[in-house]
Amino acid sequence: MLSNLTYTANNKTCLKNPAESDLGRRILSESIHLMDEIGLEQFTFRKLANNIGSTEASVYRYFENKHKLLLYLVDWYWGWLENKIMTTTHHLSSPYHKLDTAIGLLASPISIDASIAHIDETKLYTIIISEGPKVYLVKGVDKENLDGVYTGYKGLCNILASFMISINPMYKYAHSLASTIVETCHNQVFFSQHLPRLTDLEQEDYATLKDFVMHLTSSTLLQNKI
Amino acid sequence: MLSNLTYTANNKTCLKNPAESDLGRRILSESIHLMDEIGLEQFTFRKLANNIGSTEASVYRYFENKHKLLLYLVDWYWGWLENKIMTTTHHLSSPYHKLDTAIGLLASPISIDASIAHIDETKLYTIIISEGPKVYLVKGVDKENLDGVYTGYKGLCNILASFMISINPMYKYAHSLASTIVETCHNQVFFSQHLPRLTDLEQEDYATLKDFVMHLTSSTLLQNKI
Amino acid sequence: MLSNLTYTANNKTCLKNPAESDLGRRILSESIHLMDEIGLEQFTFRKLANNIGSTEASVYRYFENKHKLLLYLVDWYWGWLENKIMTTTHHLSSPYHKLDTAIGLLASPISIDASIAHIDETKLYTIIISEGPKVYLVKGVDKENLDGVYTGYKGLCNILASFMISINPMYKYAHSLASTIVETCHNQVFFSQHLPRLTDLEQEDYATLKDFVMHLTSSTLLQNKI
Amino acid sequence: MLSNLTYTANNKTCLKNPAESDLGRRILSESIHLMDEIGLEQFTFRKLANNIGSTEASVYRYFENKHKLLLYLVDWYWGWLENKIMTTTHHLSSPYHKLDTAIGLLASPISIDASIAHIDETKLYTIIISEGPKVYLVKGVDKENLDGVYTGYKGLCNILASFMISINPMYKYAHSLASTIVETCHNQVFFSQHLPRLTDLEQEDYATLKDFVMHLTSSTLLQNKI
DNA sequence: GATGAATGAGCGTTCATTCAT
DNA sequence: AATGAATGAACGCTCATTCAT
Repeated sequence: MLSNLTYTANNKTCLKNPAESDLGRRILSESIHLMDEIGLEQFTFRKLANNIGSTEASVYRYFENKHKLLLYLVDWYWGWLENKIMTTTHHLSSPYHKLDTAIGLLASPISIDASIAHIDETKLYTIIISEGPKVYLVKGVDKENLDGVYTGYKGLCNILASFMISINPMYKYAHSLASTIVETCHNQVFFSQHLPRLTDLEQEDYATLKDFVMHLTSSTLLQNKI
Repeated sequence: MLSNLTYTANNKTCLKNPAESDLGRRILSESIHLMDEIGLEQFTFRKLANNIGSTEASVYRYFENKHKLLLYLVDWYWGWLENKIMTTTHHLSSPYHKLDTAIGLLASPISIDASIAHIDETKLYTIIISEGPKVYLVKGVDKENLDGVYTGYKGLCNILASFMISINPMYKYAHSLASTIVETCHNQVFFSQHLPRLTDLEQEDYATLKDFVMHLTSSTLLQNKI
Repeated sequence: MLSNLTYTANNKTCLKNPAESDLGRRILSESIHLMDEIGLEQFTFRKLANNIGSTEASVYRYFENKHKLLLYLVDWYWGWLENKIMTTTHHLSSPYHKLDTAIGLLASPISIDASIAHIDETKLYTIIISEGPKVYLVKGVDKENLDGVYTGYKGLCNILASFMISINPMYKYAHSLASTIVETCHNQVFFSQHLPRLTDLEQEDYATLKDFVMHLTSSTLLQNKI
Repeated sequence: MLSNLTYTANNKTCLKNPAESDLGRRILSESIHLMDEIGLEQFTFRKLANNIGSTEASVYRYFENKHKLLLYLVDWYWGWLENKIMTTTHHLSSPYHKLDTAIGLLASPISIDASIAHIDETKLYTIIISEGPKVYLVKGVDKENLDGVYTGYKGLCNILASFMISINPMYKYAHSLASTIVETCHNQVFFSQHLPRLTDLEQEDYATLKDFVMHLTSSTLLQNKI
């Protein structure tokens, strides 16, 4: 599905589009595999290069550093999600159903129809959950924000917020609620897998996760209406 | 206020209680200063030791590594917060008021009465917000969880959840909601400071932040009652 | 002034004459600019190629490495100087005046009549002074000497020595004195700019520099005569 | 001769005095050997560390980088030479004889009485000649000058200049002449070894070198007197 | 208990260079 | 002839850690 690749075209996270060359695609594919396996902290360009039978120097032609590579992956997710939400909700008339659909997408692994040969969707979802917040919880966040690397996240939140405002035009915190549900979906998946005492959800029970988040969202929006 | 130090006594995050020696207190004090200044990624025991006029070897007598040191600081926060919530809500009869009070504490910098000479509360709150999630978003989370290093967080959530259940005994997701509001409070502060398009809140407007989170929480709990 | 280019035609310092192509001239021009700006140590073909919007591979078609490129520039200077001395002193009958003229040329920036579009004479003189000795103060000096890359310097010294011998046929160290005054001119300019305690000369006071060197030279030659 | 070590005590070229520890002395000793063998450009801390059976990290405790290490060696030479000149000329009444003695020291390898176990004087003299100018022919010269790393050279020139002024108080360029003869001594040795066409001196004929330089110096000083 | 010295390991980066187009 | 992609090799440096005092 080549169209997916356009999500990240011309972005600031890479020096050279990895989707456009064989080596680039191997870098993406193995990055996802390796980062999922050992985590961002232990992930290095050396290990990555070794695993794909290439060299660090070659990886550096695509990405400035591992932080930018993670940003590329997370940005790909934001782009995919926004696109998916748009196409999936396009035909729906009710903003409530649109929001419901969007939360359903947020609260479950990247669906299989996003299939691209070099991207393992399940592992990417794990990375989004475990490493995602690290793309902005860094000292360079303000500088990177100016470079526009978080526009994907903002776009995603804007869409969610627009649905919320359609449901309740009086609600004042639509953007905060939008970012909250994005983070909450990911966080609760993590907690259910690793720190179950911080959640009531069972591992991989995405239906219940959606129920929790959807209830939270609709209660907040509707309560306010009154 | 020496009693505060008991929050972290005998925990698994340090090899030797830093609160009990002069060097230990200098380590804590400078850690907070330095981590706030340069961020966890750039923070090293070498820089820390240099700044306090000591050596890496000496720091290693207190903490195994920088991750454990961060855990100590975050755990101190969890302990302080739990303690603060308990003492502040003790005299309140209404669980709604208790929850309201707790969220007020979560959604603002560590109050000045927590004052301990070697801890800069404002900087510590910044660290909790910017580096906090990194204590569990690591590959070793399951192993560390077995060591009981996250009991502070769990205790905090349990208290919040108990308030929620008092308000609405039928609500099924009290723990998830509890961890959600903890994370949301911190996240929204970060967004208001660095990524304003992801929030509707103004920087340092803790009253509105509390309003947002409290509304979210109460809507969710009460809606469900019906 | 194309005739100038013949100084370096067919020499051993380049693989392909850079003066004969547009890219080659851009390489020369930017080399001078960049080497003057960042110094030989920090100068790389990558930076050079980036600055002229070309690639390292292209630069390699002209020069084997940065040392050879420096040698080309220095050799150009030696050639230009020899040529300049010859044409300027041609009509003079007194060897003393010839030497005086030659030292005047050595002890001042490359004159403007050497003007070639792609060569910034002021910057090149700075390079000669700051980086010049590095062309021979290397382990490969003996090997490179066999390749004849220093013939320009030798030719220059021979001319100076011939003037000296005309002045005083009994003087035994004409070649040593010749190379000494070449090095001294450059060295004293450097010291006047960067280490003033090692000289009595003021920065950019080329007249006094010439006075110092000319006095040194004539004293040495004439004293010996007696 | 431990007193020699005081030449470099408390200087800015090293992080930790290498003369005071066994490892430090091995670093000095092997640095001289290796730099003489392969030249400054090929010299790396890795090769040095390998040769002494230690690690780069250990070398970095003594010297910031190879440039600083070279500076240490050159500075040691300047200090030794100044000291040697002072003690050797102390009893002489004639400034002419003092200058003659000083030039004799400049124009020959470091004498054996400077013997320190970890310093090979012959190789160090070769390094001074071949690599010496590189300590100041760098972009950072002005910054380093402010740090006082060239005071040794200035002190040496001051002494030579003071002798010159005693000989001829009217001579205006004593400092320039002093730095010229220092550089010339070294340069002519290099030329005699590697580029004989630039000199009239035979390799290792230090007596003739001294004759050339002494004649140059005295002619210049005395001519001016008249 | 705290320190100073030393080290093993490996990271991030860059360089010079080659090859295919 | 000039370029773009890729690579092998090594550099400079820092980190976490250990050991002896």
